[in-house]
This record gives sequence, C-alpha cells and structure tokens, in this order.
Amino acid sequence: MAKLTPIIACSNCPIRHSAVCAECDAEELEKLASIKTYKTVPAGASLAEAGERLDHFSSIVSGCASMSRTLEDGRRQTVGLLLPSDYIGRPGRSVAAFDVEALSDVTLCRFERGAFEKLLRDTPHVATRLLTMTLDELDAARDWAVVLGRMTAREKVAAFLVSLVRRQAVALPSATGTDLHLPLSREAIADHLGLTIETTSRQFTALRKEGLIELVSNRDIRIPDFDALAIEAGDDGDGGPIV
Amino acid sequence: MAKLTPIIACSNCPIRHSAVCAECDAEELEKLASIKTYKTVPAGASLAEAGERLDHFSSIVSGCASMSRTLEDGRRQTVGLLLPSDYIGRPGRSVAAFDVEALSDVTLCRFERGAFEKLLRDTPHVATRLLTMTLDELDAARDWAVVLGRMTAREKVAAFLVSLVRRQAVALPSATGTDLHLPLSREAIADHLGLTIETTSRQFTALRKEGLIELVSNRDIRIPDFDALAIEAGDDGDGGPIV
DNA sequence: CGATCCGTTGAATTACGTCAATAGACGTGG
DNA sequence: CCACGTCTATTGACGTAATTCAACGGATCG
Repeated sequence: MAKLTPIIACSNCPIRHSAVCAECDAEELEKLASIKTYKTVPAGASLAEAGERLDHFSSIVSGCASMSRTLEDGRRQTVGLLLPSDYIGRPGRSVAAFDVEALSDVTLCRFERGAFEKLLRDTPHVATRLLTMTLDELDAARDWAVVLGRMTAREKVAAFLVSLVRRQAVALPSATGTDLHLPLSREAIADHLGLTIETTSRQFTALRKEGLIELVSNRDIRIPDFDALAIEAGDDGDGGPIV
Repeated sequence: MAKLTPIIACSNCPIRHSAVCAECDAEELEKLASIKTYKTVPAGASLAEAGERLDHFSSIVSGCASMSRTLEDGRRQTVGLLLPSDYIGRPGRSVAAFDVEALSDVTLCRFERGAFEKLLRDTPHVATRLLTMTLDELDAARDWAVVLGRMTAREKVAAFLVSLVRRQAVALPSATGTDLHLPLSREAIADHLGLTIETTSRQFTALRKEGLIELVSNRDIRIPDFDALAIEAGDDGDGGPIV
C-alpha cells in the first residue's frame, strides 16, 4: 500500500539512503527539499508515455511501476520494474523513451527538469549518486538481457521471482519460507519475461506442483526453499549476476 | 582494420569528440593525457572476464568488441556490442560483470582505475560526459530488451543490421545502396540476437532471397533499400527507439 | 444473479532449435 | 598445382518448447 501520510522532511523519507539523494549532506538536502514536490498517483496511472514530454525527474518513494514499450501490433515488452528509490526521467532530455505505468499506488518525489539539471551541476553528491545508480541499472538491464535471450520459460519465471525477492526488502524469510507479494498481474509478468500470459501461468503451475513455490493467493506466493528456486533460475551461486 | 600508427596527441584521436573526454577543454585534456596509456590487442583477445579483476577503465579507440555472459551449460548471450568511443570497466568496481572479447583488432585508451576515479572527482566534464554516455547505454540496453523479448527471428536480424548501420559511420550510402561490413561472425550475431547460428543463417538467406539484402561476402552485405529493411525490423519511422 | 476481470487448463499449431550433411574459403604441405 | 584439413556458413529433416485459439473457473461487484 502507498503511504498516505505526507512526507515533509527528507529525514523521514523511506528512500533517504538509497535514492539519488543518498550521498547528500544536510546542507545539500536542504537545497533538494526546497525544490522537491510530492505526487501520489493511483494504480494504473500513466507516469510517462514514450514520445511524449516528460518535464520532471522523479524518484519512486513508495509503490511499484513498470517501464515498457508497446509495438504497433500490440506486442509489449517491459524493460524495467521500478521500485522505491528508482527514478523516472533523465536529465538532458525532455521526451520519454518508454511508457511508465503505476502498478500500485505510487508516491513520487519530483523535481522540475531544469531545476534538477542545475542541481546536478551544483551538487556533486547528486551527480555521483546518479552515476552510480545509472551504472547499476545498466548492469541490471544487461543481466536481464541474458534472461530474455537465452533462458527457458521455466527459468525466466524462476529468475523473475528470485530477482524480486532480492530487490524487495519486503520479502520476509520466515520459518515456513520466504513470503513474496507480487506487485504485477500475470500479464505484466509475461510482458516482463517476453512470454505469453498462458505460458507464464503454466510455469507457475509447474513450479507449484513441484513444491518450489506455494500460491497463497494470485498475488502472494511462498517460497519454501529459496536456494532451490535460485537453482531453477540458473543461478547456482557462482558466476551469476553480480548485482 | 586497427590503426597501427600510434596516437600520441588527443587532438588527433578519432574518438576525441565522442568518448568520455568529449566535453573536456584543453586543460582537462592535458590531465587525461598525462595518465592515459594505449594498448592494442588482436582479434579474439579477452579484454575482461566476468568475475575477474579489471583494473582499468578503457575507451575503444578503434575496432569492435562484444560484451557477453556464458552460462554454465554453454549458452551465451551478448549484452552489448562495443564500438569506438564505448567504454569498458566502471568506476567504483574492480571486478568485471561480463566477458569482453575483441571481435577485431582493438586499440584502447586506458586509465588505471584509481586514477580515473580521481579524475572523475576533479574533472566535472568527465563526470558529466560519463553520465550522459551511461544514460544513453541504458536506453540502448532497454531498446535491445524489446528486440530480445518480443521480436521474431526475422525481425531480430533486420533490427541488428539496421542498428549496425545507424551506429557505424562506416556505413556508406551509395548509389547502389548502403554497404555494411559485419564485424561479427554468424555465431556472434546469433549470440547477440538470442538465436542459434542456423536460424540466423536462415534469416540472412530469406532476406537475401527477397532482395532486402545482398551478400557481397560473408562479412559484407549491401542494403539496396534501407527504409525497406527498417520496416522489417518493426521500425516504421515513428514510435520506435529514440536512440 | 449475471457481468466482468483475471487466471488456469486443454488442444492444435508453429517458429525455432537440434542433429546431421554439405559446401565454400583459406591455408599448408607434398 | 592439387590434395588435404580446418573453419565457417548454408541447407535439410525432424523434434519440441512456446504460442495460439478456445473453453472454463473463481473472484469481485453492481
């Protein structure tokens, strides 16, 4: 669920230490605070459209969004799953390259593009943090290319679940295994994996029948043995993704 | 062919205005020049290995390299094609995330990692240029995810050829069409497209039989009508990749 | 209670992969 | 100069994983 209590001070902010502001000192944070605005949008809302103007640089404070492209004939590919601390928009460009859609209620911390570009010039810690985050995103995008290009449907689904657990602090390892909430519909998962919804569903069923996952509800799964699932994802602990 | 004449001054450098140094003024360039070293490696040489130390940040001055990952069972996916001005390595990390292999003779302009990190701190124009390049790479990687995830074998091959023409200044539009030299073997192309070598070959043959490409030699093709090929790549001029 | 949305399951189809043979390009050596 | 081996690319026959088409089931909501 999205936080409904307004966030006023950066010091309270859930992404204070992981977003683009992570390296800022108190003084720099004040500069950011003076130009930031918050915006909360409901699930399903569009946060950007490929080819359209995008005049803000926004960090996700809470919620989840997908970045995707849709071809003329309707085929869609998600190119990134955006979680808290991830950003939308880029300095130096006023037109979005991809569609961005809120998958849950999303709260954004936004900067007007021109103001953010000035910030980048004047605030070295923002620039260095943005570079680090972008390099990490690039590695992640390349890791995902391996999944899209070379993995089987089964491996894709397993890899998706494993990556979601790794990224989501929300994933709670408990006595009975790891509980994971899926912020995506089956269709959104299929678009992320380059599969059809039917194939995705079949793989969920197959993993369930083999005891690798339990389906608590459509959006909630339990992973009894995380390492076993990671092996299905072709991730045997060494040699795999660094991220 | 790789340039065999040694490059001494940055002012002569073929990537002076497109590499990480592009925004530097004369003074900054001198700082770079004082710590740069050149290295030329033959085709087939390894420039980095996933999981191994990588103590330099290098720009490709001439030649072509591929960045890839190989899974334990031998499946390989290329995640990036590196052309002149592209970089290898990243600040803040001493271990390579991917394999990098020279596809032709390659000349590199290298900086020792620690020295480069200092440069990033002291030379704002290097930092801003690196950020811009990394953001562009990220967009390109996401564009490629659409190709890998949602395109047919035919579209993949067409998209590959189109992207090569767009990136390679070497591609010369002439009276008889556009001439394109392929710096990759069929196998390397297949690894880049997430296909087998056989399927890749069949698509080349199909495009040839339909007159969309001519095979001058295995490594040289002529594209009589570039726009026609771009349509096969699902790129109808609007709505497609921004990059 | 029907309508709608979302996910699952089944059957038929197909695009791509696998296995295998062949052909061309190139170099070496007799 | 031709025989031979190697390497790369092409082509054919066949198998299969994933898609497509279609029906169905379980929620949720008016």
